[in-house]
Amino acid sequence: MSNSTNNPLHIENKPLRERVVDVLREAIVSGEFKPGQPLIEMEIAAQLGISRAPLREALQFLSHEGLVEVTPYRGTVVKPLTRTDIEELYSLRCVLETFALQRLIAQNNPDNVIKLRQCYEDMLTAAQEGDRKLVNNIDRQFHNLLIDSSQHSLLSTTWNSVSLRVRQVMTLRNRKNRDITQIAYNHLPIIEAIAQCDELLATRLIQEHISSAGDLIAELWDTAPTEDGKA
Amino acid sequence: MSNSTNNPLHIENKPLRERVVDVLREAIVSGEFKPGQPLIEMEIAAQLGISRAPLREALQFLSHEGLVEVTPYRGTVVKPLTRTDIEELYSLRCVLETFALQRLIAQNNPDNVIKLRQCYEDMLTAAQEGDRKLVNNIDRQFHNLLIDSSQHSLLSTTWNSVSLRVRQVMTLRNRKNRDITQIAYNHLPIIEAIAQCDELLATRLIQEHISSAGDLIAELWDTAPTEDGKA
DNA sequence: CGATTGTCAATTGTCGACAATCAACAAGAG
DNA sequence: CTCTTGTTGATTGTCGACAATTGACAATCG
Repeated sequence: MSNSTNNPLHIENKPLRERVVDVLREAIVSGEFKPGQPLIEMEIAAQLGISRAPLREALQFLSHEGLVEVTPYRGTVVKPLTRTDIEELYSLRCVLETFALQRLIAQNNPDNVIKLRQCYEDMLTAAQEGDRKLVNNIDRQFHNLLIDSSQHSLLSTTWNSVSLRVRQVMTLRNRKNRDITQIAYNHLPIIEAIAQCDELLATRLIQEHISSAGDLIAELWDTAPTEDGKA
Repeated sequence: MSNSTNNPLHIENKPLRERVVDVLREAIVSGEFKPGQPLIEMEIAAQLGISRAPLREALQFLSHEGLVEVTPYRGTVVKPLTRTDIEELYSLRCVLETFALQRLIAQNNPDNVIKLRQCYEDMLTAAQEGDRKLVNNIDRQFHNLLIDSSQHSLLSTTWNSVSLRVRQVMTLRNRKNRDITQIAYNHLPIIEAIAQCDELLATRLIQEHISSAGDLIAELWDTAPTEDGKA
């Protein structure tokens, strides 16, 4: 998750396809492109002012992140999100985070706990200020930190695909009525369990933390897929 | 992995890029293309008698399966395999299979056990006939069956990337001196544990099964990366 | 009227040519 | 001699044009 360089006067020279990936990915996870929506190559290429070649390469890329679905000769659509998808997403997420947690605890590195605590403080502050969007961002940071700290690049890669779609789900179903302060509070016991190297407790907590969130979303998915209902 | 259709007189009409993916993937996991080897687009395109466009799309695809590494403006290489990579590969594999096993047992579907048993019988027969290659194939089938039976398409997708690279590792390091009959035998206790819905035993067994294999390979990796030593 | 077959427009797939980029090497200044 | 600064050749990135495929609809036949 620590991308790019820290040098401020370094100009990026990514190939077009990568910038296209970034743009489209953002459009999808932010809900601007809705699940099921067809992505017509000529249309999008024209919109972006580029040719179809780099766009197609970008679509290949996104299809492997699970964000779009490419059907030969038929076209590309933003991958539909069924209830089963969400259940699978959250259950796999749970497995991956549990694994990360176990490695984290095995490391027993105090720096990890410090960083997590800092993350928690930031989240709490944002929650108390009522900044829902910021809380969500920091929540993502928290879980990314968990994964990255586990020092497992293959896990990080795998996590990336999963978390992107989780983010998509959360955006489409942003329940504005939840108590964000409570959300922040929920993270503290996990950190404490890590600090005390209590693996059993930590894994139990994280599994509850994630499963409950997943179940909550999955339960209601088919009844009211999007917040505003527009396709 | 039950792909394609069962209709015998159905002719496939995959786009070129997909056939290219199949060819290159096979070349990589079979060890024909060695880790670190550069894949020069013009060269390969000419070799396959196609243009670069579908080849490039295929390379994008493979890069997400973790089989090649694309560096912008620098080119594509078969992804190098370090010892750390192998450790990560096997540790994640372990996590994924454990998860599959838990779901499998939760299902408690006798069909699964029947299929696994059949797989075991085939493996044993092949082992007794000394057909090492067939044993390896059936071993792969066994683990794929484990994953597929768990009814979790996201897990299957994730597994696919991991198992491909595992296969690559095993090909590059095919220890001809192991007792293949013993390899077959090792699978039986796992099946029995599943049949008896003993989750704890089953997970312990599969974790031993995989970790030991992984450690064995990782330990010696840097000292003698390939079987014949040629780059 | 129902089923089959032909046609067409929309879209994706593939290609060859040209532009942009990079690493390595050569040339020159200090 | 060493460091910097062109130059160059190989390779990847991008483009516009053309070919192939699909699904839907129209035409035809029984």
